[in-house]
Amino acid sequence: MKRITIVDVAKKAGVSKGTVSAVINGKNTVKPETREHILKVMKEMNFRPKGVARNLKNGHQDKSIGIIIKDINYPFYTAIATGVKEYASSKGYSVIITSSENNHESEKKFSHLFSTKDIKGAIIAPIVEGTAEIEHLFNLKMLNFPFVLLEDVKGIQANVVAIDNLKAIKRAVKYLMDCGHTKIVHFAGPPHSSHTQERIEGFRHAFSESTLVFHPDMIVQIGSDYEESYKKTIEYFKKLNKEDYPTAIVCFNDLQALSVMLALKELNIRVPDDISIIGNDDIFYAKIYPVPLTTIRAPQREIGKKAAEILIKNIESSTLLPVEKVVLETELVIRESTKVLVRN
Amino acid sequence: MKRITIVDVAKKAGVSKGTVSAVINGKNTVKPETREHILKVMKEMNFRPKGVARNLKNGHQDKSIGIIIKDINYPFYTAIATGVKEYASSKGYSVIITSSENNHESEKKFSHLFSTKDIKGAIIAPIVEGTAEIEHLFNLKMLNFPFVLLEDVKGIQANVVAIDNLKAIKRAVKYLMDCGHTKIVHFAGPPHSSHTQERIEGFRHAFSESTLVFHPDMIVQIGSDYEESYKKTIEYFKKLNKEDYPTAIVCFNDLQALSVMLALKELNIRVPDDISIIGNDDIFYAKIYPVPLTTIRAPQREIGKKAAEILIKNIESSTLLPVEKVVLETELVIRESTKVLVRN
DNA sequence: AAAAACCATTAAACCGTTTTAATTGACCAA
DNA sequence: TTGGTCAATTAAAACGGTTTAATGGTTTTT
Repeated sequence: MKRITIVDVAKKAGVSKGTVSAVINGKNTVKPETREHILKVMKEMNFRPKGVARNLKNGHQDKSIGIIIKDINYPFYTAIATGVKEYASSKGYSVIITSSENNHESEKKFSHLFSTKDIKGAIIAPIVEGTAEIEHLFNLKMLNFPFVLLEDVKGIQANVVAIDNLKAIKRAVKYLMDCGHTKIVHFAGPPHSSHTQERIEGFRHAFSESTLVFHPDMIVQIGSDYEESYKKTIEYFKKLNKEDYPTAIVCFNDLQALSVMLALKELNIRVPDDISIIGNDDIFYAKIYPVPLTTIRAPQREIGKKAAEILIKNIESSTLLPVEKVVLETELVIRESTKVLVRN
Repeated sequence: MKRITIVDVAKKAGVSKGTVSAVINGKNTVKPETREHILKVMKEMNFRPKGVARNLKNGHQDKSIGIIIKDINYPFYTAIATGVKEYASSKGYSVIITSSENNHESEKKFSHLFSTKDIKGAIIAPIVEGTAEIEHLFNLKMLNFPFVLLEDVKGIQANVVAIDNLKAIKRAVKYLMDCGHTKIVHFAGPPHSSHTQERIEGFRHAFSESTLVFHPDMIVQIGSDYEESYKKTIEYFKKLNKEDYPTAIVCFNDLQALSVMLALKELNIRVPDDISIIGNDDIFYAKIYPVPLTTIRAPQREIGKKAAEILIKNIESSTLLPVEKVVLETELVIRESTKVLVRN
């Protein structure tokens, strides 16, 4: 089961490994017939030259960075990746994308992969909470592997580019209050996500800074999976008397919001006439929706761009740079899923 | 500007490189104080051990495959990637994703990257047309690099997993004909895509197999970019008399269809009451749309899965396997954007 | 016919690490 | 004092290729 090397090929072909190497690299110094012969032997043995070994000697300086996102199917992350890509390309870097699917094992695997394959640095949407785990990810202290995080992990000494989730949701809630809504609820995300917690926090803060009073019932467990949030929304409203319906819902993210709107349609509840909906993220499909979604926009491309910028700066520096933490601003994008409540 | 190596560190720290290596790898054979000292020197010099070299010696057999898609923001491709991922994981492979953005240079860069970094094989949605270019991509004859294509390139001797685009569109058109539509048009994709051509072909075939007659005006240049197709759709209808409106549109893909539906709404044309719309691909968001889209479903996950299966089989085989070409079936998914035309 | 030039091939050095075997020095027991 | 252990370190081999300089055999030039 031993790997076939260039020596094996050389031996079988009755030539030196230098010659084999020459044909692999298309050098024109080798006689056509030996070339053909070697090619034949290579094919017979199904010889695949080992990339890292080739790489080592000639020191191919191909510049590339990696990014680990949580879900390749969520447009929010692919938009960030696009931002990374745009900036990185302009600096001559290729970017390779991996998706952890919220699985810490994958996260570990990929970070190991990166450091092992001469990827020059990485941008990570981290899953784990602990500082130690993250540092462990890149064997940080040992390898000096440059990376930047897309979420602030409490107490970590690392580069971070992120948005202020708490503030974002607070902004959304305040906008609804300004529109005259008083019966506002929050449809919360998946239980174990740090985003879910931050957004619940933001929701509460908004109330504590207003004259309205917060009640735990205002937080509804909905999740962000498409099927799940659809079902749970239906259930939620089925359990309620019409007069107890909220007049506005702050959603965990845009995908959930889309799903909720679909459920409301099924229930014959009109958006925004009966209920205002506000999303979060501003993914591409939020504006394509026939009732364009009011949402809190996270500057996805800019996040990617900024992260790439910091990363590449670190990669190219010959000295260890001080840690940077940047928080980008979110923006309320008012479209058609929310409306001012007229008192009667 | 020379790279800092372990020897430089060793020299500066006054130890042998073996010792430095030991601290990098967290061996417990090194005295705490030397360890600390070496760590300090490493930090000072900002030493980053070269991955490929580490890899070469200890021969880390981390199994990973790559995939090159055309557009990371189009859910069709990320769904394929998900299929790849699912199968690959089950076989212990990690998958890394890259996006060529329809740019041949990127495609070349990534394939080179893969073969150079000991990625074991690749799945590619190819941009280029020529057999030679594709073979060149992996220096095919030389490196025996295993790969599978997601589109059939005419005359190529390579593994392919794809769908029959022509047949798919034909199916769509026939369905509309069966529904009684006679004024059917095709909103074509971006001019230089091979998909665009295949789909136009399919549209014509459907006509040649029916009693209706094809006219070149039935092919409308719309493109697939969201903004562009929105605008062009509006223009198209503005130029037409109401009585000349088609009663059905076969769209290039679902994203275009979504965009078209949005434009129709703007124009106060109802879907499906005034015009039936049929998409292509069945991306995730097609069914979330309030008028769920009738479309030709390409089995995205299955495509990914099958491609991964063939790829891994080739990777793990010690002999060169014969080329496989598999064509997966598409399926008409009837939802609410099309309706039967009642004669009056 | 000898020298020069050329072609194809090979042997050896090299890339930057890890690993193994050998070495050194300190400590302890007899 | 001698020898044996043990802990810490080092020198050298190894990983699997590429590249360079040397080699030997032909052909061409003078």
